[in-house]
Amino acid sequence: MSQADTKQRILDAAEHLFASDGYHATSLRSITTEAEANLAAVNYHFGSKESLLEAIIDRRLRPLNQIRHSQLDALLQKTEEAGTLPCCRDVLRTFVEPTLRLRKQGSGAENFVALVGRTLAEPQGIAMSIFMRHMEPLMLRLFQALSLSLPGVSRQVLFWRVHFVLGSLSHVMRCHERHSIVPEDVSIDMSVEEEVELFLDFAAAGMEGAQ
Amino acid sequence: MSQADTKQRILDAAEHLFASDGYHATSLRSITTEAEANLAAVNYHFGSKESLLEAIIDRRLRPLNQIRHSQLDALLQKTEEAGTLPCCRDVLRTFVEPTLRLRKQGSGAENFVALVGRTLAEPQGIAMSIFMRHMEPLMLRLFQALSLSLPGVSRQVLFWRVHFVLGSLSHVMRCHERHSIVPEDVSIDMSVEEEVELFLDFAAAGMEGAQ
DNA sequence: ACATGATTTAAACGTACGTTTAAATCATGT
DNA sequence: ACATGATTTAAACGTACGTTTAAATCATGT
Repeated sequence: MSQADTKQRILDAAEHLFASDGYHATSLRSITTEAEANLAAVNYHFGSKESLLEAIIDRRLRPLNQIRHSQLDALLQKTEEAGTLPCCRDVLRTFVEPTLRLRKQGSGAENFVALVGRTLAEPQGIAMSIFMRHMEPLMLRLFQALSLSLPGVSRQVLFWRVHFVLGSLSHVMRCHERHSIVPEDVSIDMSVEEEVELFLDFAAAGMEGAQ
Repeated sequence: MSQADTKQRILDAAEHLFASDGYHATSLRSITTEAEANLAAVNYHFGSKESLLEAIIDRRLRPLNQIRHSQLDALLQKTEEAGTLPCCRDVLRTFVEPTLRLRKQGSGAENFVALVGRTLAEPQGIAMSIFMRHMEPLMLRLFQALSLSLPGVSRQVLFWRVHFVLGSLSHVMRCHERHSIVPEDVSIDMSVEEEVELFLDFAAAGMEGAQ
């Protein structure tokens, strides 16, 4: 082996193991074994286990959030030109669709999506703070856009409903196939579009709330 | 010290630390220090760290699920006598309300609720399998009751929406006050009833879906 | 072909962990 | 008061961890 792509192999292996076992339960030895690299390679290339996690999150979350930002830009520009308000479902789609689409791009991306879903659920640790640094500006824009699209919903209620939706989404992200109780007549396989619209049927109705 | 309530003090301390730091990131030494007990006490009273986690989950989840079962019993009996179908919101309430009420019973219960919320998000580990043993029968009943209350929704769609709701709930359970981004004009303090109805406005609308 | 810096390797570092041991101490019933 | 079992204590066990070291090997430009 001994090629210069050791860094990538370590990123892939760590992404996989962090996603399926969690950050703390994954050892550098298991990572370097899976990556077919020497134990010292992690500290040589990344400095520490913590910085490795940061590099993993950076690698995929940066481009993912760029897509989300630009889709939100496009939606807001379109509605502004038309002189209308964006609809809640469309705003949510700019956030949800890129995430669920990423998952279909390969098993590495699939692992990352599960890892992020898990990170959202973890206690205030290193992963959460790295993640929040990326998400905070986008979250504020999402909140503002949703506020625009639902003028009848108070900021207080909107805030909570956004959190409910994020909870649903993170749950979907981390549970892509390991449901312990799946009725035999329920199929798991769906296209990205089906998955997105199935989620948006639920989330948009929930955001709009009880009549 | 050296009283017979060492077992309870260890349960309380472990509940607290597992909830805020996670199972793997919490050491027996930190638990016994907080519980003002000797390090060996955990293995003496519980056998292992894993069995300690099991005891923590058992202590609170068993009575909680008994309440949920009996509330669902009461609802189904009432609607059957009236010859009507249970409404989705009421079915969800039997599941959600006891959980959110438990949280207001004290800081120990609050820790437990956060711990369960986190457990739902963890990878297939020891915590998840302990948890599922308790939850599986209740989940099946919940699914059946929701299916009754929403005859217009296919089993396939219903299955996913139940998961979306559980994702929201687990998110609420673990995020009771540590939101990193809370707008200054949004208040966090609510009564149990307000919290429950706020959640049900969202969840019931989402379950019923887009019109 | 050779020098130079980047990378890999094997071994060891100190530390923290869950668990076990055996003696000391306590609580309890008579 | 004493015996007996339950509980606590301090110390040590072996193991796994993240990190560091120094030598070996590789890739690159001239």
